[in-house]
Amino acid sequence: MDANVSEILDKDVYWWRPLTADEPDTRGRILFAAYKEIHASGFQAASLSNILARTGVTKGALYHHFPNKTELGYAVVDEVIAERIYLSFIQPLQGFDDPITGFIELIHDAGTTFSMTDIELGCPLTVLAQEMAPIDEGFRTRLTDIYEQWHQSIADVFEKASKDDLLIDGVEPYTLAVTLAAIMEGGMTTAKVSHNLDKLQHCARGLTQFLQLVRK
Amino acid sequence: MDANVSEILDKDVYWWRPLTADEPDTRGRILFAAYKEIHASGFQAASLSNILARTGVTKGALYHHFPNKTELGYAVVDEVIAERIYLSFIQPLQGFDDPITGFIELIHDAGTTFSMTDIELGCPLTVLAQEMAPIDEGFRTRLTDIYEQWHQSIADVFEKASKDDLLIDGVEPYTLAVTLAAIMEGGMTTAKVSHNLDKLQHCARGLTQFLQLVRK
DNA sequence: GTTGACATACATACCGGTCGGTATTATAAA
DNA sequence: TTTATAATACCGACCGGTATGTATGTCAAC
Repeated sequence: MDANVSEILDKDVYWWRPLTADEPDTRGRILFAAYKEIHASGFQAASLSNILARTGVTKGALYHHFPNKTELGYAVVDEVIAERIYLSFIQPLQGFDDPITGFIELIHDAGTTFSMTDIELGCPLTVLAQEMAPIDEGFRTRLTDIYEQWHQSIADVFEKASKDDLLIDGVEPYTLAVTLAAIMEGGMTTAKVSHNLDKLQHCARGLTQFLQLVRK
Repeated sequence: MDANVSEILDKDVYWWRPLTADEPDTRGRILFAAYKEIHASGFQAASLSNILARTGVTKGALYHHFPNKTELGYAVVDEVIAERIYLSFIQPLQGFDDPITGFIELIHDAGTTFSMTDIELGCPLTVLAQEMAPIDEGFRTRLTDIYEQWHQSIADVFEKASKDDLLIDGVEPYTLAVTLAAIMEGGMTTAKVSHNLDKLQHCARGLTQFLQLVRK
């Protein structure tokens, strides 16, 4: 166990979009290292000692900036994960002229830019949701908010499509949005566990087909 | 943290299908308690002391039946989780006369029998996949096998539907299967984190709509 | 000279795992 | 049928290691 996790963590080509090399200030460095550790090992198994060793920051500095491990975790969700989800999945949705084609392209782009490391670590939102939702309300509510934002912004896109009369009858934008998000999330999980990019591509194809079928 | 997990664990109406009250032999009791603990807390955070306290079994007995914690975890996957997935999601697929209607009914049935506890703990397969896939090959391969069985058995159903000329052109059974499984899995995750059954029902509706659109 | 930003040493609790010992059951020779 | 032996099932105190968290000290800057 724990064999090559550290190798993975030391790579900088990391998830969806490349990360800015290194935050200058101590707090930022802690936050970023904590994000990497949590993404790879989960929150509970994330070791503060590992984070410190990796950053060169001392324990005193960490506890100067964060009152405890849990609050550090919350900060990672609020400041790192939320932003990445926004940049990768919410912001790109804005400004499609044809929403359906735009969404299909977005999925296709995402599918081609994933590295194997991205696949193996999976979506950090899902990682934390699965681990922490049953045991910590602070995590749960934060993650729920991010999911809800994501769903709502996809729904907005198809709401517009519906008004432009691009969708067949009986298609509810919000229902469609939650379903599409579920395909992406489930596809990432399957690809992660099987170490198999094919699984994700099957999902991308299924999703594309679904979208083409709801187009009027 | 860790607030009401034990309350959840002590309930016996538990997941998809009710569990047989209690295994008579010690090994079975350990296995079952370990499954509950792992489902709620994940593998790494699952405490052997908790499992022992809950069962009344001693540490000596545990280490008589299992060489270490990891092997106990493997046994939980092989003997408990695999069987539950089979009984809940694979076996019911067999013997549909109309695969599409059958699948829709299966989803609907599942959606109505979920308890709130089921929702809050989510799919044990996903829990372990997210946590353990990056850090332990033993877990990863076992989970991959179960996923693959699931995908394949769904694919078989639609393969048959395809031969019976029930599907529109261009629908690949395996692609459809992986996509449907992803919707279910993603929907469970979203419902779990948001404590909201509605999310799952949106997915069920989206999935149903998808299936109706691929019907010839 | 007070405050913020660290550094270091230490405290405490819990973790998985070990090990010597015991109670019970199975086997089989006497 | 009794008795010797061996294997299985179980007990629980103990161990080393690691986890988060704390107490105290340093030192530069305003």
